[in-house]
Order: sequence, then C-alpha cells, then structure tokens
Amino acid sequence: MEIRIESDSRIPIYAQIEDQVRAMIAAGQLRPGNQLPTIRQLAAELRINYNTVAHAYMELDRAGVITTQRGRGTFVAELLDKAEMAQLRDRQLCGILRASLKEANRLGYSTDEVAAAFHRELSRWLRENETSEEE
Amino acid sequence: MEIRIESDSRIPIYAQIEDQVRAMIAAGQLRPGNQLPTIRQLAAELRINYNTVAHAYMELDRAGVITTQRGRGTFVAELLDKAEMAQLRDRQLCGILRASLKEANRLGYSTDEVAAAFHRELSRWLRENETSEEE
Amino acid sequence: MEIRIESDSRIPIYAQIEDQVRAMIAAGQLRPGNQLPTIRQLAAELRINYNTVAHAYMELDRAGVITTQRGRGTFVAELLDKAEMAQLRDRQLCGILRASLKEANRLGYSTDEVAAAFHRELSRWLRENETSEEE
Amino acid sequence: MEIRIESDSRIPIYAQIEDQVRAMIAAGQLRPGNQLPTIRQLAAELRINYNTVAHAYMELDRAGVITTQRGRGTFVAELLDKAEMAQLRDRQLCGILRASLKEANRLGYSTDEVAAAFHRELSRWLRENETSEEE
DNA sequence: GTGGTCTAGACCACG
DNA sequence: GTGGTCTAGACCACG
Repeated sequence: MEIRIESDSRIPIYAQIEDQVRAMIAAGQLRPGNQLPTIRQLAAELRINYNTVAHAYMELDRAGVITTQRGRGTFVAELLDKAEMAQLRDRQLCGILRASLKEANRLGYSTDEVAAAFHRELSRWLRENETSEEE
Repeated sequence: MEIRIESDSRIPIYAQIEDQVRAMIAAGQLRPGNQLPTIRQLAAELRINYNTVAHAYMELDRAGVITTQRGRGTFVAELLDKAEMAQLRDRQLCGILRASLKEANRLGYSTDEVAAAFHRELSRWLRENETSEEE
Repeated sequence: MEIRIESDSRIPIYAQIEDQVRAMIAAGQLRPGNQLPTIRQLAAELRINYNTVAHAYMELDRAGVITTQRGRGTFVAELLDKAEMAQLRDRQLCGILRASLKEANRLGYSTDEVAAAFHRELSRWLRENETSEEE
Repeated sequence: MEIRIESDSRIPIYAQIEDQVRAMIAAGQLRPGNQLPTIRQLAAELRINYNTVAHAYMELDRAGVITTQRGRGTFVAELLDKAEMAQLRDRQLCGILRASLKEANRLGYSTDEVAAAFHRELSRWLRENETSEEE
C-alpha cells in the first residue's frame, strides 16, 4: 500500500492516512476483504508512530470503511459494492472542489473571476500532470 | 466591515480574518486610506478573543496590506495601486484552487476524473450563484 | 452444537463460547457425558482460531463443567446433578441482569426510571419472543 | 463534575467518561452551554492521563454532544433541547437493558425464566438502592 | 503476532 | 491556559 505523508501539511498525519485509504478503496486499489498492512508495518514503512496509525485505523473502523478482526488484522469492509465505492470516490472529490468554491464565495469573488480562474488553473494542472503521469 | 467566521473550520480564525480583509481590499470594498475597525471593536463584534484579531492585524501589517498608526487606528495601506490589488486578488484565488487540485492529486484521482468533476461542480456553483447574486 | 459468535461484540470470543456451553448444559441441550465437538472441529465450524476454542475449553475444564480425556475428546462433566445445573443457569442469568443494573446505577439513573424502563423493555421483549418461539 | 472510574472494568476509561458525560447531560446535571472541566483538570481530578480524557472529549465532540472552542475550552452542545435530552437519556438506558435481554436470548433462556429473574433482580436492586439513596 | 489501551511527556497553534 | 497532535514505550487480551 502506497501512502504518502506530507509532514508539513496542516492536515494531521492520521487524517492523511484516512483520506488516502478511503481513496484507495474507492479507486478499487484496495478491494473489500483485502487486508491492510498491520499497524506496526505501516508505522514502520511511513516512519511514524504506532499510535498515529492506530488512530487512523480506529476512525476508519468506526466509519465502517474497514473492519478489525481481533488478533488477525484489519480488512477492507465487505459491505461496499462497486456502485457504493464509485459514489464514495465521487463524494470525496466533490467535497474537495466544493470546499474551494465555498471558500472563494466567502472571500467575495465574482462568478466570472472564479470561472476564469478555475479553467486557467485546471489547464495548468492538466499540463503538469500529463508529464508526470507518463513517467 | 462584514466578516464571517466559521468556528468549526480547520482554518484558524486569525487566518480567516486575514483572508477576508485581503479579499475586501482586493475587491475594492475597502479602499486605500479607509480605516479598519479597532481590534477591540472587531473582537466584540465577532465575539472572539482580542488576541486573535490582534494576530490577524499584525500579520496584515507585516505584509504591508494595512498600516497601524499608534493611537489613531489601523488603515488600508496607501501603497497599493490597482494593478497590485488585482494581482493580490488573483493570487489568493489561485491559491485556493491549486490547493484543491493538489489535494485531489494526493488522493490519486486521475486527470480525467478531476477535469470532469471540476466542470460539473463549477456549473452547479454558477447556477446556484446566479440566483443568489440577483438578490 | 450450535454456537453463534458475534464478532463485533466487546465480549471476547472465548468467553462467548464458554457462556453458551454453560447455557446449553444448564438448559439440558447438552447432558452429562455428552461429547463436545473437538477443538479443531469447532474452530473450523466457527471459522475462528484454534487457540480461541482451546482457551474456552480449558476454562470450562478448570471450572469442572467439562472433562477432557486425552486422546478421546471432551465431555460434559458427570458430576452435575439437576439442582446444580439449575443453580448454574440461574447464576448466569442473574449475572447478566445485575451487570445492567449496576451500569444504570453508574450512569446515575434514578430507581424510578430504571424500574419503569425495565418493565417496558421486558414487555417489549416478551412480545417479540412470543412470535419467534412459535416458529 | 463527578465522574467515577472503575479501573477494573472491561469498559475502557475513555468510554466510561463518555457514557457518564452523556448521562449527565441527559439528566440535566450538565446543561447546554455549560463548560466541562478542562482536559487537564479532569485528568488531574481522576488521576488519569491527559490523553485518556482528550480521547473521550474528542469522541463526544465528534458525536456532537459537546463543542470544542479553540483556546477556550469545551462546552455542552447548544443544539439539544429538553425533549432531545430526555430521549438521549432514555435511549441510553434502553440500550443497556436491551443488551442484557439480547444476551439472555443468545444464551437460550426461556421468556419465563428471564421474566422471573428480571423481577427478582429488580426488586433486590430497588431494595439496595432505597437504603443508599437515603444516605 | 495483532490490535487496544494507557501513561508520560513533548511541542504546537490558538486565544 | 486550552485543546490537538505526535512520539516512545509499556502492558494487555486475544488469537
């Protein structure tokens, strides 16, 4: 499982782990029933503390995204079917975008300004990522 | 001056104030030379701590956006010409959008997904705001 | 032997097994001298770890409820007469009820509240179980 | 705030705190807007670790029972009106009782047995608590 | 070996 | 002073 932590981010490490696990499940990279790395494994891999990973897993468990089986490990919850996962993924992405639109709104930008900036930034981003995805 | 604080946001209150003051200046709602409310006034109005407002003003002062004149009050800096303000405004908006694109990237969304979601959410947002801006 | 495990319960699996074996003996579903499934059988049937079943059997053995005969298997203890079994059964049930009363106490509910809730919930439960027991 | 911890209980300390805070709110001992003791205060009072209390508060916050105000402290959520609180209280008590009935069910006790035991244990408990409440 | 809980203590942002 | 996060490390029940 490839998780990347940005240690200078405002978002706490445990929340970064949560987000990425959700995204990987939603993307089908982690499928229902798949075992997640053990807390100790992931902590070692990311060079972070055991408790930080445990915190992330506990919250994912509570949210029903993963299930914990005593003494055996942690697994992606079985409940989610494909449609549900696609929905999950979609909601996460929408959430991010809406948050930025809401923020722009709060700061009093006009619809025209936002629309223009959106298109410009998206184009720039697509250009940047074409390159990096080909690597 | 109408500032709205979201107390459940992850963004610190002082940063919310800074963002909004910058936006109001950039939008021309606050013009060079205009006086800002005193720290005490704004703190009372927003029902937040004196130090929180002081923190926001101090950073805006450091950034040269406002100037503090001892015993007289706080004013929008005279330095900024129109071009500078437009630039300021633009940078802020870009920052918001780029942050959301970076986030989407981090969570492993494909460029196609992001582009599609961007257009969809922007359209939705434009529709919502047509109505509300006519009020 | 029909044992049902609730994997999301706070009660450890081995304790769930113990409880249910005791209950079955007390209820006369398992009689003195009856053979219990082997540890391996039960573990396979319940899809749980061998050691978990072994733990439950070991404790039941220590308590004198079952006897283990090397190479032959595990059997319900002969010692228990009817009165003893009735007592066993009663104690178990009392334990459950007292635990819930103690919990209510801990959380500061008044005797009136508890008494009222007890009667209401018991009535509800009796109604539910009339139906299901006729099946 | 009077919270009692049973350190030999199966229930984790943080969960005991959560339960009791909920109960106190539901009982009206803690009212909407009331400030809870700070994490440090409660930890000192109960002679437990800062983090254990923080864990309990974090979960109560997430559940919307309390709200955390940065740098100021933690308060009972305002949302809850009297009816809601009574409901909360009722649900908690029901939950306890139903869990014990479900447990009895699982262990194969007949409705008659359970009904008899319920009345007997409730009477015993009422007798015990008459005395102790007069103290 | 696996997750769960707790302690002790640190540093931080925020107010 | 207040809560939030993280580390380091321990012990435990469970499997």
